[in-house]
Amino acid sequence: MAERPGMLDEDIRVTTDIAIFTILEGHLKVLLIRRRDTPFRNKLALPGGHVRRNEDVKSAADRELGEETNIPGKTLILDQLAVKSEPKRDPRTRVITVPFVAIAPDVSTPKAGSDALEVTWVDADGVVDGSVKVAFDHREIVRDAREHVRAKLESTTIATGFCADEFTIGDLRTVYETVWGIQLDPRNFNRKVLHTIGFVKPTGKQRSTGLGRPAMLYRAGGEKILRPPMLRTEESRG
Amino acid sequence: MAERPGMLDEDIRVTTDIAIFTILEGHLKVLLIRRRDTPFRNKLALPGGHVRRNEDVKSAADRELGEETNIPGKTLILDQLAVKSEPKRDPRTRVITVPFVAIAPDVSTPKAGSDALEVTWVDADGVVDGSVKVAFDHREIVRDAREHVRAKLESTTIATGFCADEFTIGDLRTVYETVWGIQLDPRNFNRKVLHTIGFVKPTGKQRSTGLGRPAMLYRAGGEKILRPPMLRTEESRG
DNA sequence: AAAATAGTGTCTTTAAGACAATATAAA
DNA sequence: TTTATATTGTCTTAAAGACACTATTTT
Repeated sequence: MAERPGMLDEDIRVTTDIAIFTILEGHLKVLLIRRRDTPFRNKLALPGGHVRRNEDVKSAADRELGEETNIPGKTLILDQLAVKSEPKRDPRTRVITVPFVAIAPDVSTPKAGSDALEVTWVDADGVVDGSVKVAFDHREIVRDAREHVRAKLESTTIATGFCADEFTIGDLRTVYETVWGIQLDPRNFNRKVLHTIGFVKPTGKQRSTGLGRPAMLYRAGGEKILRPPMLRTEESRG
Repeated sequence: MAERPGMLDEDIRVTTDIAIFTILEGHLKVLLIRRRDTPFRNKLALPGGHVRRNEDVKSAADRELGEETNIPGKTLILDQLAVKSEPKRDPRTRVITVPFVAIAPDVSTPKAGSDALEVTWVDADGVVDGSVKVAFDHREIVRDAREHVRAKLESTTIATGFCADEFTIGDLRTVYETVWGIQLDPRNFNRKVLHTIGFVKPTGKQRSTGLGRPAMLYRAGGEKILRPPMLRTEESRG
């Protein structure tokens, strides 16, 4: 049943939504915007928008990232998740969305772009457990995206993507602890990171927090795959 | 630029394609159909078709599976892959496709359905290396799907999905060897499978091949996740 | 007995788990 | 010297890698 004249039965609107995570104040945060347009006007939602006829979905995600959020620094789009396609997920017309996951280092706060009234970092757990209401089925997308990031920490070195250009092993451990929601043994964690070639490389420099022994600073080490993987314990699994 | 009157700029056709794998004659095979419709009429392609306005993409994939292939027995749709969305991937109009991966036990040959002239199992490596030509960007989809299955053998127990209802440890090892393209040590493989609770469960029965000691028969053991994972060696990685 | 296939056992090596002690800075 | 944080070390345990031998069937 076409809803507009000339529209074929199979024609569908395609959007892309981006779940951008960072670590702020010891919590995993996801970037949400306050929608300027209907439906769900003034409601919180993931940044995103329509895929145009002359661009692929990845290009659309990149474009929306800039238009709506003015994300500062290096934001790393990781992967595409399973599309959301339930026929009534948009109350007005048939829309399928292609979700992406991205991670950003803990830097400054992004500014609202042209299509958004406001841009904020929101506690990801709050979105998943429902205490923060979001538009459409974006709660499910955030849940899928969070689980995707959790799983990727096991088998890849993307945890460095949450860190600034230079970071300590303690910073990196905090990423794992925050995303997985568990505590890790600092001794075993150091051994794992430093014995995995390509995970990090030393800078020679060190960083003083004012008190205590200064920590050595490292950079991301080029290797993308973590082998053998760093496995979560049973309690930290979804 | 709308191509039909009343069509909005953002309206896009959405299809789904299914890469169904099985193991036949010692090779990883993918199910292809010979297309009845244009474009690429009479060419080999993955089974698939348009997503209708009242169904989600998974339902569309299930429906197409029946319409085009009459797949016998239990075919297990595993996962959705990253969509293909390059604007010119379909020569006529804008089409985004949502690919799925499925595995089927080595059983009988499927029959062609209403939308296909022919249905055949084709060597997956031949499709990926280009010696078998396929329509659209289906070569890339088969490549992605094959890598997805290879990776899933590491961390899940889906290898049993390639086997008949009852199978031997040797059958299961052949699945790993065929999909990964390497040889595995039978002793270490047996130890891994039998020491992983929930991977397989014994039936008590045994199967005689006519010559040699009969092999014990097992069934899939309920557990879906393989922990710790069975990791590929470096040579068998994509 | 010979041939063919299935299944089991041991030693080594790697890496994670579970622990406490030492090092380096500022106050 | 006290306090705070970073870093290193050892013993144990789990599991994979690399091997050869025994078991059960048919011919």
